[in-house]
Amino acid sequence: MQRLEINLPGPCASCPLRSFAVYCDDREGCESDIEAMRNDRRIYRAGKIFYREGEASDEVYQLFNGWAYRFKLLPDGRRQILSFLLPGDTIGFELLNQDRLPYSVRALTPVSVCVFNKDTLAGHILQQQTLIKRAASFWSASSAASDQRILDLGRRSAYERIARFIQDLVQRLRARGFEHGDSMPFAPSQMHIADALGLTPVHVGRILRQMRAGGILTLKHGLLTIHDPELLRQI
Amino acid sequence: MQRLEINLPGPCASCPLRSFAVYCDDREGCESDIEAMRNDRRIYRAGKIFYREGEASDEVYQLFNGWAYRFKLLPDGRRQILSFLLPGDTIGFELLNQDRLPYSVRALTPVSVCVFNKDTLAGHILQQQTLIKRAASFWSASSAASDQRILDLGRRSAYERIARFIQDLVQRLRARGFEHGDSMPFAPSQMHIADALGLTPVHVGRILRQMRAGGILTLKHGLLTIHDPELLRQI
DNA sequence: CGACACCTTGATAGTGCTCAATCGGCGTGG
DNA sequence: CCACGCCGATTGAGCACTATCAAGGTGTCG
Repeated sequence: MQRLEINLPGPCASCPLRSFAVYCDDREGCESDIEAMRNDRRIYRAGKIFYREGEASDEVYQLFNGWAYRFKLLPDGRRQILSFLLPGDTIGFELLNQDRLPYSVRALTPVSVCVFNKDTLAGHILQQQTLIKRAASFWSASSAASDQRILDLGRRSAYERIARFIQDLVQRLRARGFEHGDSMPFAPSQMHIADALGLTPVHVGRILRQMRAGGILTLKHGLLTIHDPELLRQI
Repeated sequence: MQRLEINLPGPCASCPLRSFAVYCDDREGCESDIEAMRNDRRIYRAGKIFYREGEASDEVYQLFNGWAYRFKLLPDGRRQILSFLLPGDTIGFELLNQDRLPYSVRALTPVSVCVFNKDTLAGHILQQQTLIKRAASFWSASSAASDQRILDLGRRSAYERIARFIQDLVQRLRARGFEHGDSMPFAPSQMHIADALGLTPVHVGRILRQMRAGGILTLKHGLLTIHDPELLRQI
């Protein structure tokens, strides 16, 4: 059987595309790993639903390209986006211990993903102390991110939330090398930002206009440009 | 060395006090385990700070008696309570993989806790598949709880939040056998509820009055009484 | 009895929502 | 190549939910 490895949050320094899943016969060269991984790669269009809250699935994914998001729906249609997933992020990792996911996942843009069988992956991870520890770090990190979002939603103004939200994504995008100058691709629409931060799209639009007017940042046509990182940090 | 075990969320059916940490030489009788555990028990007054966000600690606790809460503070004094901890809950479990905790923990009432050394505990857990799996379930569960809270804060009204908040605690209190008739002890003040749900104490008070007027529940002097569980569930 | 913490109530203000109309970009199909 | 339709962004007016400020009440504990 092939060696199969999944990168929880720690980046794989030797990979050209950092922090990616690798699916390989040997540990040595990450490039060949990525090549091998291609066997299990799939491409989906924007809007593809990976999981529906409460439904069972055997597959765990890792995002190779594009954006996705985890979300929950209320019976009356209200939506809360829990987090955005970027290339390198694992999708549905909780399936390793449970049959059902407590959230849904959807592609925000066209995406390509690597697919893993959850049982194979679980068996593999449980056999290696290193992987177990990385899994534990992964849990801690995602838990910490959720708690951070709780703080944002509970105790910060709309203005502060948006500033922090953008900063957070900027950091993650930068870590993946998506930054060109002071600009980077930014897929979420105002509606998505609103659903992530507990606001309405209209209000998000107004605040974004404020920030643009204040010379802080510009967000247009899927491109985010930071004009004044210092001002943004101060909020 | 003694056998040392910590119950992640699953209750230990044979224990008189369910879902408690056990610290024992043998697996058989849970009662003697609890007796043995007493060696490592400590009592603290309300307000005791177990962790301060960002500070290191070697100790992991499990709550034996009383209430505690996890929270975060903003520089300007705003506070967000992340979750409440009840008897049987583990405090600071993330310390098994990291040196610092991303939140603070404080006792809400007088409490008694069992103390574990994080390294001893980590070594012990990593050696047993069963414990690893239970730890994984624990992460998933707490992550799911955080996501649920994000949904509440982002997309539900104050009225809905409070109803859900109380229902959640009722369920947990009931699972631990704290229910007497339709009443149970309820330590959080309106201020704590407010800080947990991103509201002000004044507004929490008004909504609680509404609920009392509607014949749904009464919350007074640390005692919660549910008059109409069905109405509460419908919200 | 006083101090203190917590709850209650009232009046007022503000943040963010709702509703509605307009505009622009982009993909589709004729 | 242009018309159409759709989705997302923008703007305005008005309102609702929740916050803020302030005062008074009640219980508990030393």
